[in-house]
Amino acid sequence: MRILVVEDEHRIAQAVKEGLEQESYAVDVAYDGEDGYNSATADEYDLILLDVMLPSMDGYTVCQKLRADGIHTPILMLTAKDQSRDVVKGLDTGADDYLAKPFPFEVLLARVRALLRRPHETAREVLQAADLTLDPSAKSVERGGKSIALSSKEYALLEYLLRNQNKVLSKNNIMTHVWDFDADILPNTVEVFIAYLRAKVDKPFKGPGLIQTVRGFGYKIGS
Amino acid sequence: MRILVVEDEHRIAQAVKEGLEQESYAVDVAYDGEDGYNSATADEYDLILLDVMLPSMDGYTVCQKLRADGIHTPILMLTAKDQSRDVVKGLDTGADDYLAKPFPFEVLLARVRALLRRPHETAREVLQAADLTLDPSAKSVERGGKSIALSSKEYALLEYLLRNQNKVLSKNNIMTHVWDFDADILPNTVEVFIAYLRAKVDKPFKGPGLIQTVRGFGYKIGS
DNA sequence: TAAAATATTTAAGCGAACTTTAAGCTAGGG
DNA sequence: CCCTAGCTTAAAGTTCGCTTAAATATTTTA
Repeated sequence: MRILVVEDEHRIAQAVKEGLEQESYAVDVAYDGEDGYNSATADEYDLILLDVMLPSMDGYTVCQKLRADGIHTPILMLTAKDQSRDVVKGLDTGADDYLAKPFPFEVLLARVRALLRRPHETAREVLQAADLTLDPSAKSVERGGKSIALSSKEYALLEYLLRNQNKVLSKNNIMTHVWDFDADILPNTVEVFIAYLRAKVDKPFKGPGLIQTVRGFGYKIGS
Repeated sequence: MRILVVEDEHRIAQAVKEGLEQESYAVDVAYDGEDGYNSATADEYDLILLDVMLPSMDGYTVCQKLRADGIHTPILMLTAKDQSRDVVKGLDTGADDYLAKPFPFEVLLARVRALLRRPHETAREVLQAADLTLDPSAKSVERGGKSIALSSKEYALLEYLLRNQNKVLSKNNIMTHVWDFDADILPNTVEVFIAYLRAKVDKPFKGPGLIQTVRGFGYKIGS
Protein backbone atom coordinates (compact mmCIF):
# COMPACT_ATOMS: atom_id res chain seq x y z
CA MET A 1 0.00 0.00 0.00
CA ARG A 2 1.35 3.35 -1.10
CA ILE A 3 0.74 6.45 0.99
CA LEU A 4 1.46 10.09 0.18
CA VAL A 5 2.10 12.42 3.10
CA VAL A 6 1.71 16.13 2.37
CA GLU A 7 3.05 18.04 5.35
CA ASP A 8 5.38 21.00 5.58
CA GLU A 9 6.71 20.47 9.08
CA HIS A 10 9.65 18.24 8.38
CA ARG A 11 9.77 16.86 11.87
CA ILE A 12 6.21 15.63 11.74
CA ALA A 13 6.47 14.45 8.16
CA GLN A 14 9.53 12.43 9.04
CA ALA A 15 7.98 10.89 12.11
CA VAL A 16 4.84 9.90 10.26
CA LYS A 17 6.82 8.49 7.36
CA GLU A 18 8.95 6.34 9.62
CA GLY A 19 6.04 5.18 11.67
CA LEU A 20 4.09 4.13 8.64
CA GLU A 21 7.08 2.47 7.05
CA GLN A 22 7.46 0.39 10.16
CA GLU A 23 3.98 -0.89 9.43
CA SER A 24 5.29 -1.70 5.96
CA TYR A 25 3.50 0.93 3.99
CA ALA A 26 5.38 2.63 1.16
CA VAL A 27 5.50 6.32 1.97
CA ASP A 28 6.31 9.40 -0.11
CA VAL A 29 6.44 12.89 1.29
CA ALA A 30 5.65 16.25 -0.26
CA TYR A 31 6.45 19.43 1.65
CA ASP A 32 4.06 21.89 0.10
CA GLY A 33 0.64 21.97 -1.51
CA GLU A 34 1.78 22.40 -5.10
CA ASP A 35 4.19 19.54 -4.77
CA GLY A 36 1.62 17.39 -3.06
CA TYR A 37 -0.89 18.00 -5.80
CA ASN A 38 1.63 17.11 -8.48
CA SER A 39 2.70 13.93 -6.75
CA ALA A 40 -0.88 12.90 -6.21
CA THR A 41 -1.74 13.33 -9.88
CA ALA A 42 1.48 11.78 -11.15
CA ASP A 43 1.45 8.60 -9.11
CA GLU A 44 -1.29 6.30 -7.97
CA TYR A 45 -1.58 6.28 -4.22
CA ASP A 46 -3.89 4.25 -2.03
CA LEU A 47 -4.18 7.00 0.54
CA ILE A 48 -3.19 10.63 0.98
CA LEU A 49 -2.49 12.28 4.32
CA LEU A 50 -3.04 15.96 3.75
CA ASP A 51 -2.18 18.78 6.11
CA VAL A 52 -4.45 21.80 5.90
CA MET A 53 -1.86 24.50 6.53
CA LEU A 54 0.59 24.29 3.68
CA PRO A 55 2.83 26.65 1.75
CA SER A 56 1.92 27.51 -1.85
CA MET A 57 -1.51 25.83 -1.81
CA ASP A 58 -3.59 24.90 1.21
CA GLY A 59 -4.96 21.45 1.89
CA TYR A 60 -8.54 22.30 1.05
CA THR A 61 -7.52 23.53 -2.38
CA VAL A 62 -5.35 20.50 -3.04
CA CYS A 63 -8.23 18.24 -2.08
CA GLN A 64 -10.72 20.13 -4.16
CA LYS A 65 -8.49 20.10 -7.22
CA LEU A 66 -7.77 16.41 -6.92
CA ARG A 67 -11.47 15.59 -6.70
CA ALA A 68 -12.19 17.87 -9.63
CA ASP A 69 -9.58 15.91 -11.57
CA GLY A 70 -11.52 12.76 -10.86
CA ILE A 71 -8.99 11.38 -8.41
CA HIS A 72 -10.84 9.48 -5.71
CA THR A 73 -7.95 8.34 -3.58
CA PRO A 74 -9.07 8.39 0.08
CA ILE A 75 -7.86 11.56 1.77
CA LEU A 76 -7.28 11.86 5.48
CA MET A 77 -7.02 15.50 6.45
CA LEU A 78 -4.87 16.75 9.25
CA THR A 79 -6.20 19.90 10.86
CA ALA A 80 -4.35 22.05 13.35
CA LYS A 81 -7.29 22.62 15.62
CA ASP A 82 -10.38 20.58 15.90
CA GLN A 83 -12.79 23.26 14.96
CA SER A 84 -16.03 21.98 13.67
CA ARG A 85 -15.97 24.53 10.90
CA ASP A 86 -12.60 23.38 9.58
CA VAL A 87 -13.77 19.81 9.70
CA VAL A 88 -16.88 20.56 7.76
CA LYS A 89 -14.92 22.52 5.22
CA GLY A 90 -12.49 19.64 4.83
CA LEU A 91 -15.22 17.10 4.31
CA ASP A 92 -16.99 19.50 1.97
CA THR A 93 -13.99 19.67 -0.28
CA GLY A 94 -13.99 15.91 -0.58
CA ALA A 95 -11.84 14.57 2.24
CA ASP A 96 -12.86 11.19 3.63
CA ASP A 97 -11.86 11.68 7.22
CA TYR A 98 -9.98 14.12 9.38
CA LEU A 99 -7.69 14.05 12.34
CA ALA A 100 -6.84 16.92 14.66
CA LYS A 101 -3.20 17.57 15.52
CA PRO A 102 -1.56 16.66 17.70
CA PHE A 103 -2.58 13.03 17.64
CA PRO A 104 -1.23 9.83 19.13
CA PHE A 105 0.34 7.77 16.42
CA GLU A 106 -1.93 4.85 17.21
CA VAL A 107 -4.92 6.95 16.27
CA LEU A 108 -3.40 7.84 12.94
CA LEU A 109 -2.71 4.18 12.29
CA ALA A 110 -6.27 3.24 13.15
CA ARG A 111 -7.65 5.83 10.75
CA VAL A 112 -5.25 4.80 8.01
CA ARG A 113 -6.27 1.18 8.37
CA ALA A 114 -9.93 2.08 8.35
CA LEU A 115 -9.59 4.09 5.14
CA LEU A 116 -7.53 1.46 3.38
CA ARG A 117 -9.92 -1.27 4.42
CA ARG A 118 -12.76 0.58 2.87
CA PRO A 119 -13.44 -0.40 -0.70
CA HIS A 120 -13.45 2.90 -2.51
CA GLU A 121 -15.27 3.79 -5.65
CA THR A 122 -13.23 4.19 -8.73
CA ALA A 123 -16.13 5.23 -10.85
CA ARG A 124 -17.23 8.80 -10.60
CA GLU A 125 -20.45 8.96 -8.76
CA VAL A 126 -23.12 11.32 -9.98
CA LEU A 127 -26.50 11.74 -8.36
CA GLN A 128 -29.38 12.28 -10.70
CA ALA A 129 -33.10 12.94 -10.75
CA ALA A 130 -34.77 13.62 -14.07
CA ASP A 131 -32.55 16.16 -15.84
CA LEU A 132 -30.95 17.35 -12.61
CA THR A 133 -27.45 16.11 -11.84
CA LEU A 134 -25.18 16.60 -8.86
CA ASP A 135 -21.54 15.62 -8.89
CA PRO A 136 -20.40 15.19 -5.30
CA SER A 137 -16.72 15.17 -6.11
CA ALA A 138 -16.94 18.42 -8.04
CA LYS A 139 -19.66 19.85 -5.81
CA SER A 140 -21.42 20.93 -8.95
CA VAL A 141 -25.06 20.93 -9.88
CA GLU A 142 -26.58 21.09 -13.34
CA ARG A 143 -30.04 20.98 -14.76
CA GLY A 144 -30.75 20.54 -18.44
CA GLY A 145 -27.10 21.28 -19.16
CA LYS A 146 -27.21 24.57 -17.27
CA SER A 147 -24.92 24.92 -14.28
CA ILE A 148 -26.54 26.02 -11.04
CA ALA A 149 -24.64 27.83 -8.28
CA LEU A 150 -25.66 26.83 -4.76
CA SER A 151 -24.49 27.93 -1.35
CA SER A 152 -23.02 25.21 0.82
CA LYS A 153 -26.16 24.62 2.86
CA GLU A 154 -28.30 24.61 -0.25
CA TYR A 155 -25.91 22.11 -1.77
CA ALA A 156 -25.85 19.91 1.32
CA LEU A 157 -29.62 19.87 1.41
CA LEU A 158 -29.95 18.97 -2.24
CA GLU A 159 -27.35 16.25 -1.94
CA TYR A 160 -29.17 14.76 1.01
CA LEU A 161 -32.46 14.79 -0.84
CA LEU A 162 -30.87 13.17 -3.87
CA ARG A 163 -29.14 10.50 -1.84
CA ASN A 164 -32.55 9.56 -0.49
CA GLN A 165 -34.51 9.76 -3.68
CA ASN A 166 -38.16 8.76 -3.41
CA LYS A 167 -37.95 8.70 0.34
CA VAL A 168 -39.87 11.28 2.25
CA LEU A 169 -37.56 13.11 4.65
CA SER A 170 -39.04 14.89 7.62
CA LYS A 171 -37.82 18.31 8.65
CA ASN A 172 -36.35 16.78 11.76
CA ASN A 173 -34.52 14.19 9.79
CA ILE A 174 -33.15 16.89 7.52
CA MET A 175 -32.17 19.03 10.49
CA THR A 176 -30.03 16.32 12.03
CA HIS A 177 -28.44 15.20 8.79
CA VAL A 178 -27.81 18.42 6.94
CA TRP A 179 -27.01 20.63 9.90
CA ASP A 180 -24.61 19.80 12.73
CA PHE A 181 -26.22 17.27 15.00
CA ASP A 182 -26.40 19.80 17.79
CA ALA A 183 -27.31 22.74 15.61
CA ASP A 184 -30.06 24.70 17.19
CA ILE A 185 -32.33 25.68 14.35
CA LEU A 186 -36.03 25.77 13.71
CA PRO A 187 -37.95 23.63 11.27
CA ASN A 188 -38.73 26.85 9.52
CA THR A 189 -35.08 27.12 8.54
CA VAL A 190 -35.53 23.99 6.50
CA GLU A 191 -38.60 25.49 4.86
CA VAL A 192 -36.65 28.58 3.95
CA PHE A 193 -33.84 26.58 2.42
CA ILE A 194 -36.27 24.45 0.49
CA ALA A 195 -37.65 27.69 -0.91
CA TYR A 196 -34.15 28.85 -1.86
CA LEU A 197 -33.44 25.55 -3.56
CA ARG A 198 -36.69 25.65 -5.46
CA ALA A 199 -35.95 29.16 -6.64
CA LYS A 200 -32.71 27.95 -8.18
CA VAL A 201 -33.46 24.38 -9.11
CA ASP A 202 -37.15 24.32 -10.02
CA LYS A 203 -38.52 27.78 -10.76
CA PRO A 204 -36.28 28.58 -13.75
CA PHE A 205 -37.34 25.35 -15.45
CA LYS A 206 -40.57 24.20 -17.01
CA GLY A 207 -42.87 21.59 -15.64
CA PRO A 208 -43.71 20.55 -12.10
CA GLY A 209 -40.85 21.00 -9.65
CA LEU A 210 -38.64 18.10 -8.66
CA ILE A 211 -38.69 19.01 -5.00
CA GLN A 212 -42.01 17.89 -3.64
CA THR A 213 -43.73 18.75 -0.41
CA VAL A 214 -45.46 15.87 1.30
CA ARG A 215 -47.69 17.74 3.66
CA GLY A 216 -47.48 16.53 7.21
CA PHE A 217 -44.42 14.42 6.51
CA GLY A 218 -41.68 16.41 4.86
CA TYR A 219 -40.04 16.65 1.48
CA LYS A 220 -39.10 14.28 -1.27
CA ILE A 221 -37.24 14.40 -4.53
CA GLY A 222 -38.04 12.01 -7.32
CA SER A 223 -41.13 10.41 -8.72
CA MET B 1 -27.57 -3.42 15.37
CA ARG B 2 -27.94 -2.23 18.94
CA ILE B 3 -26.13 0.88 20.14
CA LEU B 4 -25.81 2.25 23.65
CA VAL B 5 -25.38 6.00 24.01
CA VAL B 6 -23.97 7.20 27.31
CA GLU B 7 -24.29 10.96 27.43
CA ASP B 8 -25.56 13.28 30.12
CA GLU B 9 -26.57 16.25 27.98
CA HIS B 10 -30.12 15.29 27.16
CA ARG B 11 -30.35 17.46 24.10
CA ILE B 12 -27.33 15.82 22.51
CA ALA B 13 -28.31 12.34 23.63
CA GLN B 14 -31.72 12.80 22.10
CA ALA B 15 -30.40 14.15 18.82
CA VAL B 16 -27.92 11.29 18.49
CA LYS B 17 -30.55 8.73 19.39
CA GLU B 18 -32.99 10.01 16.83
CA GLY B 19 -30.39 10.35 14.15
CA LEU B 20 -29.15 6.81 14.63
CA GLU B 21 -32.66 5.43 14.82
CA GLN B 22 -33.39 7.03 11.50
CA GLU B 23 -30.55 4.90 10.15
CA SER B 24 -32.40 1.97 11.66
CA TYR B 25 -30.12 1.23 14.54
CA ALA B 26 -31.72 0.29 17.83
CA VAL B 27 -30.58 2.86 20.35
CA ASP B 28 -30.67 2.94 24.15
CA VAL B 29 -29.56 5.91 26.20
CA ALA B 30 -27.98 6.15 29.64
CA TYR B 31 -27.55 9.54 31.25
CA ASP B 32 -24.72 8.91 33.66
CA GLY B 33 -21.67 6.71 34.00
CA GLU B 34 -23.05 4.32 36.55
CA ASP B 35 -26.15 3.75 34.53
CA GLY B 36 -24.15 3.37 31.35
CA TYR B 37 -21.93 0.77 32.92
CA ASN B 38 -24.91 -1.20 34.18
CA SER B 39 -26.67 -1.12 30.83
CA ALA B 40 -23.51 -2.14 29.03
CA THR B 41 -23.02 -5.17 31.26
CA ALA B 42 -26.68 -6.15 31.34
CA ASP B 43 -27.35 -6.11 27.62
CA GLU B 44 -25.35 -7.10 24.60
CA TYR B 45 -24.62 -4.10 22.45
CA ASP B 46 -22.81 -3.94 19.16
CA LEU B 47 -21.38 -0.51 19.87
CA ILE B 48 -21.14 1.95 22.74
CA LEU B 49 -20.92 5.71 22.33
CA LEU B 50 -19.37 6.98 25.51
CA ASP B 51 -19.06 10.57 26.61
CA VAL B 52 -16.02 11.35 28.75
CA MET B 53 -17.56 13.93 31.04
CA LEU B 54 -20.29 12.13 32.96
CA PRO B 55 -21.92 12.36 36.35
CA SER B 56 -21.27 9.60 38.91
CA MET B 57 -18.53 7.84 36.87
CA ASP B 58 -16.46 9.31 34.07
CA GLY B 59 -16.13 7.73 30.65
CA TYR B 60 -12.57 6.52 31.19
CA THR B 61 -13.60 4.61 34.25
CA VAL B 62 -16.64 3.10 32.56
CA CYS B 63 -14.46 1.99 29.68
CA GLN B 64 -11.80 0.57 31.94
CA LYS B 65 -14.28 -1.36 34.03
CA LEU B 66 -16.02 -2.80 31.00
CA ARG B 67 -12.75 -4.02 29.56
CA ALA B 68 -11.79 -5.45 32.93
CA ASP B 69 -15.09 -7.32 32.88
CA GLY B 70 -14.10 -8.88 29.60
CA ILE B 71 -16.57 -6.91 27.53
CA HIS B 72 -15.06 -6.18 24.16
CA THR B 73 -17.87 -4.22 22.55
CA PRO B 74 -16.36 -1.49 20.34
CA ILE B 75 -16.36 1.83 22.17
CA LEU B 76 -16.40 5.20 20.43
CA MET B 77 -15.47 7.93 22.86
CA LEU B 78 -16.84 11.41 22.68
CA THR B 79 -14.50 14.03 24.06
CA ALA B 80 -15.44 17.62 24.70
CA LYS B 81 -12.26 19.09 23.28
CA ASP B 82 -9.72 17.43 21.13
CA GLN B 83 -6.98 17.32 23.68
CA SER B 84 -4.30 14.89 22.85
CA ARG B 85 -3.93 13.85 26.45
CA ASP B 86 -7.58 12.94 26.77
CA VAL B 87 -7.45 10.96 23.60
CA VAL B 88 -4.45 8.97 24.69
CA LYS B 89 -6.05 8.31 28.02
CA GLY B 90 -9.22 7.18 26.30
CA LEU B 91 -7.44 4.79 24.00
CA ASP B 92 -5.31 3.56 26.88
CA THR B 93 -8.37 2.56 28.81
CA GLY B 94 -9.55 0.50 25.87
CA ALA B 95 -11.64 2.72 23.60
CA ASP B 96 -11.50 1.91 19.91
CA ASP B 97 -11.90 5.39 18.47
CA TYR B 98 -12.78 8.87 19.58
CA LEU B 99 -14.61 11.87 18.24
CA ALA B 100 -14.31 15.45 19.39
CA LYS B 101 -17.48 17.42 20.01
CA PRO B 102 -19.07 19.16 18.32
CA PHE B 103 -19.12 17.08 15.17
CA PRO B 104 -21.30 16.99 12.06
CA PHE B 105 -23.72 14.11 12.32
CA GLU B 106 -22.42 12.57 9.12
CA VAL B 107 -19.01 12.18 10.72
CA LEU B 108 -20.50 10.32 13.64
CA LEU B 109 -22.36 8.07 11.23
CA ALA B 110 -19.18 7.36 9.30
CA ARG B 111 -17.36 6.37 12.49
CA VAL B 112 -20.24 4.24 13.65
CA ARG B 113 -20.37 2.45 10.34
CA ALA B 114 -16.64 1.94 10.34
CA LEU B 115 -16.77 0.37 13.78
CA LEU B 116 -19.69 -1.81 12.88
CA ARG B 117 -18.10 -2.47 9.50
CA ARG B 118 -21.42 -2.46 7.95
CA PRO B 119 -22.25 -1.10 4.53
CA HIS B 120 -25.25 1.10 4.90
CA GLU B 121 -28.41 -0.28 3.42
CA THR B 122 -32.05 -0.16 4.28
CA ALA B 123 -34.31 -2.83 2.96
CA ARG B 124 -37.51 -1.38 1.67
CA GLU B 125 -40.60 -2.52 3.45
CA VAL B 126 -43.99 -2.44 1.77
CA LEU B 127 -47.33 -3.20 3.40
CA GLN B 128 -49.95 -4.87 1.28
CA ALA B 129 -53.55 -6.07 1.29
CA ALA B 130 -55.04 -7.42 -1.91
CA ASP B 131 -54.07 -4.91 -4.60
CA LEU B 132 -53.50 -2.12 -2.10
CA THR B 133 -49.90 -1.25 -1.22
CA LEU B 134 -48.40 1.23 1.21
CA ASP B 135 -44.72 2.20 1.17
CA PRO B 136 -43.76 3.66 4.55
CA SER B 137 -40.52 5.24 3.40
CA ALA B 138 -42.16 7.07 0.52
CA LYS B 139 -45.36 7.60 2.48
CA SER B 140 -47.14 6.56 -0.66
CA VAL B 141 -50.23 4.47 -1.24
CA GLU B 142 -51.31 2.71 -4.41
CA ARG B 143 -54.18 0.56 -5.43
CA GLY B 144 -54.23 -1.36 -8.68
CA GLY B 145 -51.28 0.70 -9.86
CA LYS B 146 -53.07 3.98 -9.21
CA SER B 147 -51.47 6.34 -6.72
CA ILE B 148 -53.72 7.60 -3.92
CA ALA B 149 -53.12 10.87 -2.08
CA LEU B 150 -53.88 10.77 1.63
CA SER B 151 -53.64 13.35 4.37
CA SER B 152 -51.34 12.47 7.23
CA LYS B 153 -54.07 11.26 9.57
CA GLU B 154 -55.67 9.23 6.83
CA TYR B 155 -52.28 7.75 6.07
CA ALA B 156 -51.55 6.98 9.71
CA LEU B 157 -54.89 5.25 10.08
CA LEU B 158 -54.42 3.15 6.97
CA GLU B 159 -50.91 2.20 8.01
CA TYR B 160 -52.18 1.10 11.39
CA LEU B 161 -54.92 -0.99 9.85
CA LEU B 162 -52.47 -2.59 7.46
CA ARG B 163 -49.95 -3.35 10.16
CA ASN B 164 -52.73 -5.20 11.96
CA GLN B 165 -54.25 -6.97 9.02
CA ASN B 166 -57.13 -9.31 9.78
CA LYS B 167 -57.31 -8.05 13.33
CA VAL B 168 -60.37 -6.16 14.43
CA LEU B 169 -59.37 -2.81 15.92
CA SER B 170 -61.78 -1.02 18.20
CA LYS B 171 -62.34 2.69 17.92
CA ASN B 172 -60.68 3.13 21.28
CA ASN B 173 -57.70 1.13 20.21
CA ILE B 174 -57.43 3.21 17.07
CA MET B 175 -57.82 6.41 19.02
CA THR B 176 -54.88 5.64 21.26
CA HIS B 177 -52.64 4.28 18.53
CA VAL B 178 -53.25 6.60 15.63
CA TRP B 179 -53.81 9.80 17.58
CA ASP B 180 -51.46 11.28 20.15
CA PHE B 181 -51.58 9.49 23.43
CA ASP B 182 -53.22 12.46 25.07
CA ALA B 183 -55.39 13.49 22.15
CA ASP B 184 -58.89 14.37 23.20
CA ILE B 185 -61.16 13.19 20.43
CA LEU B 186 -64.46 11.45 20.05
CA PRO B 187 -65.04 7.98 18.63
CA ASN B 188 -66.95 9.74 15.90
CA THR B 189 -63.69 11.22 14.64
CA VAL B 190 -62.55 7.72 13.83
CA GLU B 191 -65.78 7.07 11.98
CA VAL B 192 -65.26 10.21 9.97
CA PHE B 193 -61.75 9.24 9.02
CA ILE B 194 -62.81 5.74 8.11
CA ALA B 195 -65.28 7.35 5.76
CA TYR B 196 -62.58 9.57 4.26
CA LEU B 197 -60.37 6.55 3.74
CA ARG B 198 -63.11 4.54 2.14
CA ALA B 199 -63.89 7.39 -0.21
CA LYS B 200 -60.32 7.34 -1.47
CA VAL B 201 -59.31 3.72 -1.08
CA ASP B 202 -62.49 1.71 -1.67
CA LYS B 203 -65.18 3.72 -3.48
CA PRO B 204 -63.21 4.37 -6.68
CA PHE B 205 -62.55 0.65 -7.09
CA LYS B 206 -64.78 -2.31 -7.93
CA GLY B 207 -65.82 -5.02 -5.58
CA PRO B 208 -66.45 -5.07 -1.86
CA GLY B 209 -64.32 -2.59 0.07
CA LEU B 210 -61.16 -3.65 1.85
CA ILE B 211 -62.01 -1.67 4.96
CA GLN B 212 -64.64 -3.61 6.82
CA THR B 213 -66.88 -2.58 9.65
CA VAL B 214 -67.35 -5.16 12.38
CA ARG B 215 -70.45 -3.88 14.01
CA GLY B 216 -70.09 -3.51 17.75
CA PHE B 217 -66.37 -4.13 17.69
CA GLY B 218 -64.56 -1.89 15.29
CA TYR B 219 -62.82 -2.09 11.93
CA LYS B 220 -60.65 -4.51 10.08
CA ILE B 221 -58.71 -4.64 6.87
CA GLY B 222 -58.06 -7.87 5.03
CA SER B 223 -59.96 -11.07 4.44
C1' DT C 1 -8.94 45.71 8.69
C1' DA C 2 -13.11 47.88 7.44
C1' DA C 3 -16.60 47.68 4.31
C1' DA C 4 -19.34 45.18 1.26
C1' DA C 5 -21.31 41.21 -0.38
C1' DT C 6 -23.17 36.58 0.77
C1' DA C 7 -25.04 33.29 3.40
C1' DT C 8 -27.72 31.72 7.27
C1' DT C 9 -31.27 32.07 10.70
C1' DT C 10 -35.30 34.00 12.88
C1' DA C 11 -39.90 35.91 12.97
C1' DA C 12 -44.49 37.06 11.59
C1' DG C 13 -48.52 36.87 8.56
C1' DC C 14 -51.39 34.64 5.26
C1' DG C 15 -53.91 31.23 2.82
C1' DA C 16 -54.78 26.59 1.97
C1' DA C 17 -55.20 22.11 3.59
C1' DC C 18 -56.40 19.30 7.25
C1' DT C 19 -58.82 17.93 11.57
C1' DT C 20 -62.55 17.85 14.62
C1' DT C 21 -67.14 18.59 16.05
C1' DA C 22 -72.02 18.35 15.85
C1' DA C 23 -76.36 17.18 14.08
C1' DG C 24 -79.35 14.62 11.40
C1' DC C 25 -79.72 10.38 8.74
C1' DT C 26 -79.39 5.30 7.54
C1' DA C 27 -79.57 0.71 8.33
C1' DG C 28 -78.64 -3.77 10.89
C1' DG C 29 -80.18 -6.82 14.56
C1' DG C 30 -83.34 -8.13 17.71
C1' DC D 1 -90.59 -1.82 13.79
C1' DC D 2 -87.63 0.20 17.24
C1' DC D 3 -83.09 1.24 18.97
C1' DT D 4 -78.61 2.14 18.43
C1' DA D 5 -74.13 1.87 16.12
C1' DG D 6 -72.35 3.70 12.37
C1' DC D 7 -72.46 7.03 8.36
C1' DT D 8 -72.67 11.55 6.19
C1' DT D 9 -72.25 16.38 5.72
C1' DA D 10 -70.93 20.81 6.47
C1' DA D 11 -69.18 24.28 9.18
C1' DA D 12 -65.81 25.70 12.72
C1' DG D 13 -61.30 25.31 14.38
C1' DT D 14 -56.51 24.33 13.86
C1' DT D 15 -52.16 23.41 11.84
C1' DC D 16 -48.86 23.54 8.27
C1' DG D 17 -45.99 25.32 4.80
C1' DC D 18 -44.84 29.31 1.99
C1' DT D 19 -43.38 33.94 1.68
C1' DT D 20 -41.20 38.08 2.91
C1' DA D 21 -38.26 40.77 5.41
C1' DA D 22 -35.28 41.81 8.87
C1' DA D 23 -31.48 40.29 12.01
C1' DT D 24 -27.02 37.70 12.40
C1' DA D 25 -22.94 35.46 10.75
C1' DT D 26 -19.58 34.69 7.63
C1' DT D 27 -16.61 35.43 3.72
C1' DT D 28 -14.68 38.28 0.31
C1' DT D 29 -13.02 42.45 -1.39
C1' DA D 30 -10.95 46.79 -1.42
